[in-house]
Amino acid sequence: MDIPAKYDPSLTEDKWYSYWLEHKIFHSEPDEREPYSIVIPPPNVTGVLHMGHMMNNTIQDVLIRRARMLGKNACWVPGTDHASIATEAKVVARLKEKGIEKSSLTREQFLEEAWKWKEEHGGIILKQLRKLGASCDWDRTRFTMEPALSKAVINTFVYFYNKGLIYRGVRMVNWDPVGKTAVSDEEVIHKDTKSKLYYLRYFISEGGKATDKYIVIATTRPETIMADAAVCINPNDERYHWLRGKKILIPLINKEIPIIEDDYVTMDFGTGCLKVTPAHDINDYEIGLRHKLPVLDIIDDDGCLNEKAQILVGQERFQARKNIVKMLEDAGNLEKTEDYNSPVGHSERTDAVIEPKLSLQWFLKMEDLAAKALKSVEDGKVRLIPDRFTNTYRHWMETVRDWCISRQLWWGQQIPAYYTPDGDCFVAATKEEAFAQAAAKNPDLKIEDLRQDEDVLDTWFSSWLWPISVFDPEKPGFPDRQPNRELAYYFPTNDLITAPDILFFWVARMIMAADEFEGKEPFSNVYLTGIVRDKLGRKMSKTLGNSPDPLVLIKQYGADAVRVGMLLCSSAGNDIFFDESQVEQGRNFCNKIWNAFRLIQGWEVDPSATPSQAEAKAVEWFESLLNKSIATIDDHFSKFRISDATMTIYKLFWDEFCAWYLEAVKPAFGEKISKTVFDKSVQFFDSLLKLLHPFMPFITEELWQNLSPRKDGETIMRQMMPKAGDVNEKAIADFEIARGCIINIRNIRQSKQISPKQAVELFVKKPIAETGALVSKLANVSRIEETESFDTNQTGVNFMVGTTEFFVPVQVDVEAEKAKIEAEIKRYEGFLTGVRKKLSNERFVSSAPKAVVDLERKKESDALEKLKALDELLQRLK
RNA sequence: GGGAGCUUAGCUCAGUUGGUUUAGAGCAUCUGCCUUACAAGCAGAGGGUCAUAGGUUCGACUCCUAUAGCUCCCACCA
Repeated sequence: MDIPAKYDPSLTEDKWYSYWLEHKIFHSEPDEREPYSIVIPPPNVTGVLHMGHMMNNTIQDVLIRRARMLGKNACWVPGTDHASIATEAKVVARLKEKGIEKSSLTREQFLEEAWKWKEEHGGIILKQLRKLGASCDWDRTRFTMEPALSKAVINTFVYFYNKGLIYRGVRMVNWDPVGKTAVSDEEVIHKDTKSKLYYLRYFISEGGKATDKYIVIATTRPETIMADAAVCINPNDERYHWLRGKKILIPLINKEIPIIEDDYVTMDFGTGCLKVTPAHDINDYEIGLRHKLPVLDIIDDDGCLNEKAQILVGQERFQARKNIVKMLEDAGNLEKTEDYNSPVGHSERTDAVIEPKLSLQWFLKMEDLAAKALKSVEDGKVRLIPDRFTNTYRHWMETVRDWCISRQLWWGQQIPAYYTPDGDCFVAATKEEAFAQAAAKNPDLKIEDLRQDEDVLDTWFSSWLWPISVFDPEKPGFPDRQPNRELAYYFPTNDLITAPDILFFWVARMIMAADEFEGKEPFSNVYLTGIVRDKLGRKMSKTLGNSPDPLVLIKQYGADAVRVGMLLCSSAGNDIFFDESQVEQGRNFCNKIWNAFRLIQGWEVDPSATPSQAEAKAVEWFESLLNKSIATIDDHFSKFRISDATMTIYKLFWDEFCAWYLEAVKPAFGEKISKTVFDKSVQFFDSLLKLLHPFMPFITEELWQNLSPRKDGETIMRQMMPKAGDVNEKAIADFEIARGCIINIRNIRQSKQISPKQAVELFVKKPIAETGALVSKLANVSRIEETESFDTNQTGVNFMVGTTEFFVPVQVDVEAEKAKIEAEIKRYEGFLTGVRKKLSNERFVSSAPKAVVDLERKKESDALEKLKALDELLQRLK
């Protein structure tokens, strides 16, 4: 059979993915096996696949495929998130392209457009995941705004409202003037921004008229002075005691405001005087509350000044700032300006500068929920990987403020609060239920009189239910209701793989919701991936558009190559600097596997031949090495060291299986292989394919299908992962000796010297007899003779290549060699005293885990053995 | 301003409660090879005072202290 020398992914990937779908290999439903479930972090419904998704979903797929092959009932639930603000912004932008303003549409018309957009673009990302080989159970695909899940959200709202945890209140919120919505504290990104500190003169008033006395106040926001309600000084600041009881005039508009005193003001910052603008600064708002100051809001929802400002009406806030500085300067109120760096809040979604704004919003009380969610992590019921995130997590949970859950958008679940014309508010899952409540209070009311709250809920208010609602959408909001079969079986899920930047947005809140409704943690392990960055160190993201198109990469190198490339360079929590050479490495690896297969399948079998001594030795060795590696891989997985697991199998296949095992058993040109060795080789290759499969699903399926005859519907995905068997350490050690000999002979052939120590260890001390056959085969040497004794003149190794006899002299500087060995002996003796000291410590022996103590004991005996060997060597040299 | 983390070969990173590593891997580099599985390959080689300075120890990449640089998170100083 002719197989091309290069692996071509385009011939295998679509074929096998269709095959898996056709045979419903991804399908999952509860049965008697042990469940293993993962819910996908739902990507934005209108998003496209970027490198972060690749990373994330590759890891999930590795875990789920592995679990499946370990015999578990593996269930990976896919889906998308409606991402209210991001999606709404996209829809608004698209309408704008068509010349339609959002404000000209009704809510219903807008939503129709949005759904249309969702139908067109939604789910593209899920299709892209198939190219990657993601083995999601597509039958379970969910969308956070599908009717059932929306209902879960509404029920949850009603539940928390009835529990008294949801309230409506006027609060200073983070207002996004571009998105025209409030955003939560977590959605505000503080960036250091260059701005100016303006020093303004406020004149003292006497009967409403300006005197010539003034004070200087520093501000970064001169456009808000019209909303000033007071000027505040520190009560201990003697410089300003003369101001007590005086009134002051706001520049330009000459409005009289009082002087107040509050500890909040820092005496040594700025001028020690603070203008208090309750409507436009969160701290000022709090000072205002303390001193009962009036609140004057001069900035509208779109960030423009309104008529209450009296001047600059209608101007955009930054334009107004520019203009008012000029006006203040002309009026003689501007003393000086200084450059100033200050953190300015920006909206995560629109990047607009956040405007602190007073508004009526819905909040969820967080204190108790956060305390419980913190406990879950601190008690280890939810393990964060890497665990250093626990600190960050704790800090956030301890300082969390109430969650502003309302958004002034249309795309999302509309808040189920209904108002009567009198302003009474009733919260219920449906309008009818709300009406029933309202009618009980006011019998004259008609259902048409009820008006539903215009706002929708924060997206995270739906995604925090995700691990529950994907299985049983009826459940959220009803802690006492029996879970359905799916939820009872697959919940709690096992592992969650996500990026650290949504640890608080999402992970923490899922823990809260699960605790509230299920009384359990929603998952046991949270693997936090690194953030994929470009070469400039920038985060790869959809908004920046600096991500290479993963689909192009897949097309160019193959999905398996891309997966391996990502996995090799990723360790939990560390940022990943993406480089295409890693993908190239993955592709080369595919080719290596492909060619190993070509070799094996090209062998001709001789059923009557018996394995040579060299072959037998190689088989014995590789069997043990394989078992040992399986144990190593299992260990790496148990610690979520995915890249180490990948590297282990990579090296096992390439460096050991291909470079040594296959070379050792490969028949000479024109010769046949014994059946025993052939069968063993096929068996090894089969095991290796299974071990590789979670990482490289396509090529392994292709080769596995061709390795032996398979029935239709059979798949490597359903095979059992090889288990770690017995390890014959001696076989491994023997092979190492042979390997050392071979490498040295190769070196000698390149007329290079080997070191005396190597000569001593490899040719003299060790028993060549056992591995001689291997050495002569792999080094193509017919005879090796060792030299027993050392003297400074005649020491070396005899060996034959073909008919030529070589004698390689090994110059031994006995004194230097002795000194080296003695130094080593000294080191071991020190080591031994240390270990013995430890072992004689009662407390250590009784308190440390048994395995640790055993390890110390082993160290002791090993060191003793080594010392004995060194001593022997030393004697020999003498 | 507070907190967390990082600093090991040209690059990306391991280094598992201090000892069998006088420092490891992959990639990249250099040298020699188109040897009938694979040049997307094979055989070799070079390359690090483990950020810096002290300390603890028989022994420190590993623990402690200080310093420098970087990253992230949190934060209301106008």
